[in-house]
Amino acid sequence: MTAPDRRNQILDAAQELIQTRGYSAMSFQDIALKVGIRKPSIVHHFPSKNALGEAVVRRYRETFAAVLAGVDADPDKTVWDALEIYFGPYLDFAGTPDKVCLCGALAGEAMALPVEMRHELALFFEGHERWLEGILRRGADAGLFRLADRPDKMARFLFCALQGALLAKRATGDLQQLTDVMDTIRATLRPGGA
Amino acid sequence: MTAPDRRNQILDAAQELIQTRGYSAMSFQDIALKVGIRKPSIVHHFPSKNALGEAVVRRYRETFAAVLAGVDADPDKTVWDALEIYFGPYLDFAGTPDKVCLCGALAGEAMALPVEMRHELALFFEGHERWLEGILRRGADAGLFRLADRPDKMARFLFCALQGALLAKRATGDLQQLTDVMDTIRATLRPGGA
DNA sequence: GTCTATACAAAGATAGAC
DNA sequence: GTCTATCTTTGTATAGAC
Repeated sequence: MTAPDRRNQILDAAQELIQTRGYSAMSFQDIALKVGIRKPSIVHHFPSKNALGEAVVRRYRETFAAVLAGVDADPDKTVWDALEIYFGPYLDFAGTPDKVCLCGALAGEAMALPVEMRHELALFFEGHERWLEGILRRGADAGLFRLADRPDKMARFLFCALQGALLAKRATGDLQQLTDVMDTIRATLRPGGA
Repeated sequence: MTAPDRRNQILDAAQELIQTRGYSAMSFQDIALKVGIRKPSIVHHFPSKNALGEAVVRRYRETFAAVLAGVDADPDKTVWDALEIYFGPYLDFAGTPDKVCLCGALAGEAMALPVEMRHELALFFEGHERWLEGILRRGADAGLFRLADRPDKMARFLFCALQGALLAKRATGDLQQLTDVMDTIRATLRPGGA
């Protein structure tokens, strides 16, 4: 809801570049070109590349968290609805030829990141797994999901599979890498299933 | 089985650096330091960074493929044995504080890689999924595995979950990110399961 | 096969004018 | 808030001696 001011334009450009090329391969020059300004103008908004990187991941994490909290708060949404909503961003990224989840991209180069970014990254992973765990638990209690293992472990399983699938989709160029995994997740959770 | 000659020392150093920091953040200087030589000596063995990167991924892929083919060829190995053998390298990497699968790391920065590396990457993903599919099919036919979906789709699901879990393990520092996923895979495949 | 020396480009960052 | 100009470091790569 923030206005498309310069600061957010820079964050948008940086996020897209990380999602496509990764953090190490992203430069101020690339961002400046995308936004239509010069390199030093970026430094005015973010004192260093590390500070910019941290801001990008934090914004991404918080935006995502707000959406998931909204799903939790909506009594009209079933656990199956929640699952499909959660699939949404993955499908959106997979709709492009070159994007993956910001944090999926960053996870591959974690040791090259400043500690602040690593911290944000860990919070993202843990937050998503905890949210999924809640959905799975609710679904199992209501008899809408059949779980082969504890909700927390199933949540890890599904989350890791989705992140991996998005990376596999881009690496192979095959959209089914993602949609197949989503199908299988549905089949695995369906109570009447095999 | 090749002798630890200079060429392989360079490949080893490059592979470890990619597994920890990623391709973009790896430099000839880092490799030279690890091997104990100077930068230009690397260029003598590999004419460019791209050529070195391609050689690293190809060697990794072929070495892995040979191991998996060996498992297939061994009549004493049950499908459950095969699965545990497949888990081995993931557990080895997760035993270090900073390593992930070479191709899991590269997948995050795919668009920053030369096309030859991207091609090798795709072959790696497809090869592993096809191998897993074979194991799952055999296991299902023998009544040793219970599959919630088609073998090819289940193979994708499990492979992506393992790659994602290794990335999650390093990002959070929590070894259970990987071991939980392996547990859940076993639980999901067990015929008597829930 | 390895070295010193160097070329050349691009990176992150700073100073100071406007 | 954005710019020009510049600094410093680091990157890949090349030339040529040993």
